[in-house]
Amino acid sequence: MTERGQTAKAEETRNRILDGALRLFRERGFEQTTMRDVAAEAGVATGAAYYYYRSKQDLVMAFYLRTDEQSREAFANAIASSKELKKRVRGLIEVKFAQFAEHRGLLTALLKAGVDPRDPLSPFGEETRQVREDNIEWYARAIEGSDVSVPKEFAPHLPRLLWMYHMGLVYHWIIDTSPEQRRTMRVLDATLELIVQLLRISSLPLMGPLRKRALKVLRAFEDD
Amino acid sequence: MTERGQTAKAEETRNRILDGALRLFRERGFEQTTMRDVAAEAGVATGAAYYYYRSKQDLVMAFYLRTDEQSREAFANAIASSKELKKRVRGLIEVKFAQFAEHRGLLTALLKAGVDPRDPLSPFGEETRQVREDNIEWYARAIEGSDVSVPKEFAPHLPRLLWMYHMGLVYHWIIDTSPEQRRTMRVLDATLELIVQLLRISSLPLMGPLRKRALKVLRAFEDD
DNA sequence: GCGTATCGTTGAACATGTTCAAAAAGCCTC
DNA sequence: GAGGCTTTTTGAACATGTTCAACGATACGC
Repeated sequence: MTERGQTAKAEETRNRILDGALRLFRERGFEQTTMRDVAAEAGVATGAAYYYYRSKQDLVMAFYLRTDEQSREAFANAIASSKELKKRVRGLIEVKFAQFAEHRGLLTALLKAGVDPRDPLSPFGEETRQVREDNIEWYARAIEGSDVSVPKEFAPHLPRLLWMYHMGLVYHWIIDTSPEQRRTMRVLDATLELIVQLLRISSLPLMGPLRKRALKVLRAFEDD
Repeated sequence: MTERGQTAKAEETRNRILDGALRLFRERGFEQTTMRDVAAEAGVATGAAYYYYRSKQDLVMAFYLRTDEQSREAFANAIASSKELKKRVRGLIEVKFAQFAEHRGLLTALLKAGVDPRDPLSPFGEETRQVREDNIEWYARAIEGSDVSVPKEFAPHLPRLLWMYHMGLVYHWIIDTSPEQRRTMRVLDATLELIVQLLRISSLPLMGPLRKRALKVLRAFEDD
């Protein structure tokens, strides 16, 4: 688990800082917590926090990465639990929600940094490529052997599309102020039905022209 | 034009601050420009900038609102120029792009604040309701009397949907690093074709179930 | 064990967005 | 034009994310 040549003690300090930070974030909120608080909570000097984390948001990113790592099993279960694509995707997304439930508001901090594509923490940037591709892989697995057959031309795009869809839902969930985020759940159900329905009918011969246009959209996104 | 009981001189100072700020933002970028710079450029003390603008991002918002006001005519022209929905929507979006061309990067500052729904500058918040509804109105006008007929159930939703679509494109345009934002233009063309095609076939009887599911999605977004 | 390079830690200094109490300038009434 | 109210302006103070030079500890080659 130790990444570079750092000692076990350092690794422990790193974790202590993160854990303390998360507690403070949860108790008072991200903005209300100062980096001096974070350092004090971990019993180190202010500068130490910056030795281990590049920025305040980087703490959130570390939290994100940690939970992501811890959820492999839950992801696998979500996929193993059913052959229905709808249920699988729903499962994957619900795992994400469950993980972040305690820190729902915290992710806005990541988003704020993330909308700027120059920011290293952007979900579309180079630095997050690995997590992103890993996550997309889960959607590939969800599709594989599921109850919907995907037109050949779409197959290479669908996992990434579902990942984008999931990102959109997570954003909706974060800003959802309805009680218990019911609205997000409603949207999740309704959109999943629509998506699966679209996939189902997309193979019909009648849908040829539509398929062609949809593919054109997908290709337009590719770099040239 | 003067909004409250302020003098013409104050109004002029307000504009001088904004104009100077925009020049600095354009020349050095948003982050590289300090509020002290902005104030100095306008020949006032630092605090004065905060008398007229709530925050640094508020300057960008003022710029946004200003260009939005100035573009009514261009919007009207875009709609008058054709009966084709595709061309009209394209026209509306191109007006936006043209307005912001000089300050493309600047809008990321607004987005950063905007992803947080608690922020007053959020495009989905209460404070921006007026501009938002005004903008949505333009899409309503674009649909009215155009070459596509919209199923009755969708009619009340479509303007807002197109506005959301336009927001997505603007975001894509902002972060688009391809030369001259060609990729955005490709995506714009391809998605517009798809949208219009979808609208065209949505009236077919065969599409009944799909229409129903799409409507369910729209309703899921509504508050209960 | 000793010297040295790397790792870890410190806390003050810095940069900059923002606030605020106080003063100045306008304006209005008498 | 004196007094008082509102608007505008000021610049220092504040808060806080971040940097940095210096110092201490640790491991490693010899």
